[in-house]
Amino acid sequence: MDRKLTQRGEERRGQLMAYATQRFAQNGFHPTSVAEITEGLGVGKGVFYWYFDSKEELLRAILADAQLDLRRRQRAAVSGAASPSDGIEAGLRASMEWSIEHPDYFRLFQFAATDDRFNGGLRKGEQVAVNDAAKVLSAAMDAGEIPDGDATLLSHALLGVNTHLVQQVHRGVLDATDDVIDAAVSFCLHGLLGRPSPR
Amino acid sequence: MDRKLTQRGEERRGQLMAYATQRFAQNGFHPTSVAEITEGLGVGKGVFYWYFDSKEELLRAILADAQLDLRRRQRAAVSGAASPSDGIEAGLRASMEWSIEHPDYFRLFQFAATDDRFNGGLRKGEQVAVNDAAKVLSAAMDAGEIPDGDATLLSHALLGVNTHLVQQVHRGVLDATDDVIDAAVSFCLHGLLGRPSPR
DNA sequence: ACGCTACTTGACCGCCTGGTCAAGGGGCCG
DNA sequence: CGGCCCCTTGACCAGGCGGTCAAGTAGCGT
Repeated sequence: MDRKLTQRGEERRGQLMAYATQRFAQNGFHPTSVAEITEGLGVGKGVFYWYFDSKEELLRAILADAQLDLRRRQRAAVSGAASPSDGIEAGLRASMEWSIEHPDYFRLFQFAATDDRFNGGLRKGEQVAVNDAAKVLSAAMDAGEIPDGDATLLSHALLGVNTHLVQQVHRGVLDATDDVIDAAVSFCLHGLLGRPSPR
Repeated sequence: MDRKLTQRGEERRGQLMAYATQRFAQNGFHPTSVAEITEGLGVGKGVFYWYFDSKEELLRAILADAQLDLRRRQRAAVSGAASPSDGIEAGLRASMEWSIEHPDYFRLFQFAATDDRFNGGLRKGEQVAVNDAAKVLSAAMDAGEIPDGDATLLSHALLGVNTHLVQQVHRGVLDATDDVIDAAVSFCLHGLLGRPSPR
């Protein structure tokens, strides 16, 4: 859907996305109906289809927005780092903090990863983030800060730690203290370090 | 549903579960209808409701079966290990191998984790596995094989690496070679080792 | 004040869903 | 051969779904 929107229109669109994000995250995408969204906002059903072609497109738009926001934060964190290994730590911290601050988006990412209808767009974004991380890792390897290895694979390992730990925080299994992030960072850095190379 | 089943009945039940596993994994749980399952098997719809109370219960049964199988494999692997740190490695390898061998189950786990209707049972099982792992980690800490730390948190970190890497394998991002498992094991062991304690 | 366009309404549609059930096999045991 | 119980059938149901649309409203530029 490509429509010229006034200020008011943009606001409505934002409302729909915000409310849907909440409902999708709490109830699940499939079980949440379009009627539920419009009724929750107290508007007619037609409003929804004025702004979005379908329920599917709405979720895609939400995911794209969220990914953009996350990537922005990651890049800002990494760009301010002094060395490659500082960049790794900064990126890791930034990702976890963002994910902890945005439980709904995080949940939606998790769901989207299980559904091929959304997986595509998601993976493209994830691939970009992983490539960013892999680049930093490669730089760290070149600088001799960490031993050589498959940078892509290692990036995924970092992402895995990050993701799973955040999930536990959202579930209440772990407390959302800085300790979790510190522990994750420490685990990851030492995992990357491997047998500390003779220096 | 608690019904006395003959041999033939058990077989049908198994067919339903096997076929549904496949469809749910490929198409998603919500988008797959009960009719699709029975038609795919060439049986009347009533058959389904003879063996299961609802679509939801079917998935729960599938998940429970899968979890049981995975846990069995993990425990067998860990019990054959010589030392705690060997146990960690063996458990890690066993989990990853199982997950790579059972893409459909793995996919279903991933989905179930995003839906509160199934999350409960899943988490109970995951909690058990994590507790098992944490116990091994604690033993390794007591034995001085790895530095002290939050065993539960670290178990989740291991699980995160495991899970995410397997996911990439299933997506075709990484090849299903032993290299992936080796790299994961190495990453995890060094992550646990942390600053190699003075010995 | 007019008109244009952005927006909103809610009844309506066809379809499909999960789930039910009366009726009818079919195999096994006595 | 008779009866029993496990299993199977598929038409049927109420309800909800995503999506449409003709009709109206409101605000802005002129």
